[in-house]
Formats: sequence, structure tokens, C-alpha cells
Amino acid sequence: MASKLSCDFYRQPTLDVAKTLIGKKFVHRNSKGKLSGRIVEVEAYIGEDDPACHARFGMTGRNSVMYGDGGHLYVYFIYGMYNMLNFVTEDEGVPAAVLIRAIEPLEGISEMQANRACIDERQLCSGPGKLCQAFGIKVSDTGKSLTGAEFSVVDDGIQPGQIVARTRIGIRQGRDLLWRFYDSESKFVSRK
DNA sequence: ATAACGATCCAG
DNA sequence: TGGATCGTTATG
Repeated sequence: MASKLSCDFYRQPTLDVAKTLIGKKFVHRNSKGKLSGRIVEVEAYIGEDDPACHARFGMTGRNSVMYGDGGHLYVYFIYGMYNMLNFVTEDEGVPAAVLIRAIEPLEGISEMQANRACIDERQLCSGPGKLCQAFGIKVSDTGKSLTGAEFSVVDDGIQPGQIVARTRIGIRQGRDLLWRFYDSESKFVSRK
């Protein structure tokens, strides 16, 4: 029996949320139908003292949703062409989020292939920019609920493989923190 | 007002 | 390994 993760789940400490998200099913319903996939890789970004977190300069126009209640989307645009999907965590006032870095496609694969102009299922969502393109997620989705009809995460009882902690990818500062988590047995992660 | 840069991706 | 490409943020 599958159950949707509640907003209370996202209000927990970010590292706990990040690890627990591995193996869960992300679901997005749009006008064309249903897209879903298993989360296999994430990274945590926590607070104003995390030098890689967008909250490192305090609250700004872009990151304000990170300061809000957990259980909402934070999508931002980077490198002039890519969108990044985050789940806001912790209680209101604590700026933190989990970056979704890789997903194993489950439902709506043909639509993802069309969105990405790519056939290989292993390369459809194996990166934060790729999965946003596959799911059609954009900045205007920022602030939407993760417990609504459009976006949700489901625990379908499937157990992930071994979850490992590594350093985060693509950052210059904060490299020492082991805040990247992924299923070491999954072939859908961005890289090992 | 302006310039530097970034939680990336893909081609070569 | 380098280039694409542009919104965000800091700095003058």
C-alpha cells in the first residue's frame, strides 16, 4: 500500500529528509498525464552558514521560499539554461532544501523522452538539469505544494539499495561536507 | 549600471 | 576539457 509523504515529513531535519527520500517515488501530474520516477540521488543545502547554500547571503528575492514551511518546491534557473528542483525542508524560518539530482524513470517515459530528445532511459533523469527537462519543471513551479494533486512523493514500499554519503557535486565552497546521498546499487545516478 | 559567476550538460 | 547562455547578486 502506497502512502503520500506528509508535510510533517519535510519539516524534519534536512539530512534525515534527504536520506529518507532515496527510494521514494516522485509524482508529477500535468495536462498530458502522469510522470513519475524513483529518487536515487539527492543533496542537502542547509542554512545561512552553509557556503554552498543559496541562503548564504540571507534572504533574497530568489531564495525566499527556502525560508518558508517545508513541503514546497524551490526551482531555480542556472547556467543560463537549466532548472534545478529542490524540496524545501524544516520549519518556517529555517532556510534549507534538498536538491533532487537523479531519478529512475517509472511512468510517462515516452513523454520524458520527447521532452529530452533522448531515448536512453538511463540518461533521461541522471542529473538535476536533465530531470527538470524530462519532467517539464520550471521556475514558475516554485512555491507549489509537494502534497497536492500536481506534485507529490509516495512511499510505495520498495526498499532502496545501499545508501552512501559523499561530497556534493559542482560547488566550490563546502566541498568537505558529505551531504550528497545516493543509492549505490542504482544505475540511474548522475555519477559515482 | 555593470560584471562575475554558478547546486550543468554535451560535444569534440 | 571547454563553451553555451542568462538571471542573480555584489560592488562601485
